[in-house]
This record gives sequence, C-alpha cells and structure tokens, in this order.
Amino acid sequence: MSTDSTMAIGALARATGAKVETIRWYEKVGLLPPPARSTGNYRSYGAPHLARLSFIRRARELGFSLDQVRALLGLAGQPDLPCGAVDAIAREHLAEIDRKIADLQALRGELGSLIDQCGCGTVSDCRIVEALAPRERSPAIASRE
Amino acid sequence: MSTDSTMAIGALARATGAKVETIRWYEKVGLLPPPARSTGNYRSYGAPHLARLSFIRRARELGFSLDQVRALLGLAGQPDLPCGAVDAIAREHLAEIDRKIADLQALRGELGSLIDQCGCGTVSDCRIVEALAPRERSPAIASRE
DNA sequence: GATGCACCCTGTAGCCGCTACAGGGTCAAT
DNA sequence: ATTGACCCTGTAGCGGCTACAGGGTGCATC
Repeated sequence: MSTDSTMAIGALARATGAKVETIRWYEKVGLLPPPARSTGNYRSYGAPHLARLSFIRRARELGFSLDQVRALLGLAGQPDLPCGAVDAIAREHLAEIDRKIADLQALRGELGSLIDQCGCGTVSDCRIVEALAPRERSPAIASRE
Repeated sequence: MSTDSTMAIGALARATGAKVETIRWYEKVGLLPPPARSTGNYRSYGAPHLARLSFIRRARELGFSLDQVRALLGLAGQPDLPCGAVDAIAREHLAEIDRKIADLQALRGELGSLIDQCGCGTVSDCRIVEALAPRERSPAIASRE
C-alpha cells in the first residue's frame, strides 16, 4: 500500500507545528524515543511518533512542564491504571495557574494605580518613579555619600 | 558622626532583601555601578547604592524586565525630562500583564473543563489523556507502524 | 556530471534572571 | 592560633527552547 507513513523530521515538524530543533531537543531530553534512521542517517518517523509529539505539543500548550508531560506520557501508556494520578497532575497544574493569575492581578492592580496617579509632568514629580525610588538622589540621603 | 553609612555586600543584601549573588550579578550586567573596595578587596556600599538597589528590587517586584529597569533608572536620573517616557514603559508593561492574564485565563478554562469531565475511572477512558492524545496507541493508527 | 537548492546531520552557544557551587582570601573574636 | 562568619572570583546550571556554524544528502535541472 502507499500508506507507508514514515517521514523525515521536517515533515513531522510541519505535521505537528513543532520546530525541527525542538523535536531534536525532545529526543535529547528523552521525551521522544530516537527514531530509526534512513541510509543517509536521516531520522525516520512513523505514526506513533506523530501521536506522541502531538500529545506533547498539546500538553505544552496547556502549560504543563516537561516533567509533567513526561509523567502524563508515562501514565497514558498504562491504560488500565485508575486515572487519579492524571487528575492529580492536572489539578496541581490548575492550582498553579490560579496562583499565577492571582499574582498577576495583584501586580496589575498596583501598577495600574501607579499609572493612574501619574500627572505626566516631569520625571521628578512622576508618581511611578517616586514609588520606585524612595528619595533616591534627594539631598537628604544621596549627598551623604 | 557615627553615620558613616557604608556597608559590605551582606549588609546591603539584608537591607534590601536581595541575595548576595544577585547583587554581584546586577553589578556584572551594569545595573549597579561597581562600588569602592575596602583594603581587603571587599565591596563597600553607601546610601546611593542602597537606594538604587531598592529601586531595582521594587521594579522587579512589579514585574519589569531588567531592560525596562535599566530604562527606568536612566530616566529617573534626569528629573527635568517629561515623564511620558516613564509612563510609556509602565503602560507597555501593564499591557503585557493583561495579555498574560488573558492567556492564563483561557488556559484555565480549557484545563478546568477537561478536569471536570474526568469521571476518574481508568486512564484509558480519562478525558484528560484522551484530549491530549488523540488515538495514540489505538489500533486504528498506532499499529500501522 | 555538474550545479543548485532544500533538506538533513552534529555540536555549541545564547536567551532571562538568577542560583549554586568550588576553591580560595579576610576579619574579628576567643 | 584557631575558629567561624563573612567576602572574593569564576564557572556551571535551571527551563525550554532557539540560533547558529560547518558540514553531508537527495533530487531536479541543465
């Protein structure tokens, strides 16, 4: 049949949206198994590689770390286990996302109110600089060397 | 007077909450000017350094990049300029924070609904794995090699 | 058969913002 | 004299790639 679905690294990259260098790097760090090589020493990928790399890409898009991806891949290969472990990884990641959102929102609030207070005169009476640099270069402190 | 406010690197670290290595690194990348040295070649910091490092720390806490901090420090040293440039840096940073928040919230939504759909049976019918790995290891694709 | 071009290979260095050593020197107190 | 806390320089590592340099391969075209 003509469905001899092997491809070189560039085709795999196009099929998954990953960059060629990224694929090689995933191989180096053990996320993708080393594929067979052609006569000219080219990497030759089949459908399982495509599936695995797609998995990795999707998990990365969801923000999982490579260590988490590794764990998920390990679990995905054992379909008879209860999926509590998968759930735990996902929930932990969700909690971290929530933490990051909260941090950024706090930041946003602080920064936003600083910007709102800026009357846009000169730097010397800019609230932003003032809030950052308490008395820097003011005679009271800076001149005492 | 006893207010000879020079200090070694450790004291500066304690005063600002930065780590000693971080301070040396800031010097290396040009954020902090190289201070005077004591007889034993110890760095000797004064009040201007303290103020400058405090500025850096606060800006970093607000999430500015080191390049942005550099720009802000440059502007802060010229008090007679209009503060529009400061404002611009801050607004750009704010916009980026907003972008990150939006990205994370989208992520959170996706991941949250995946987790909600997990009936917590076995891995093989886990929605999370399923969503990540479309048909990986299923006979339809994986076995065709 | 020579040329061109797209693709592939390995290996190394760089990005950000630190952090963590290793292997020494200095200083004050005991 | 010795301890111990501090300081110094220099290098390597983190995550997750990205970007070269300097070559080899494979196929089409003249």
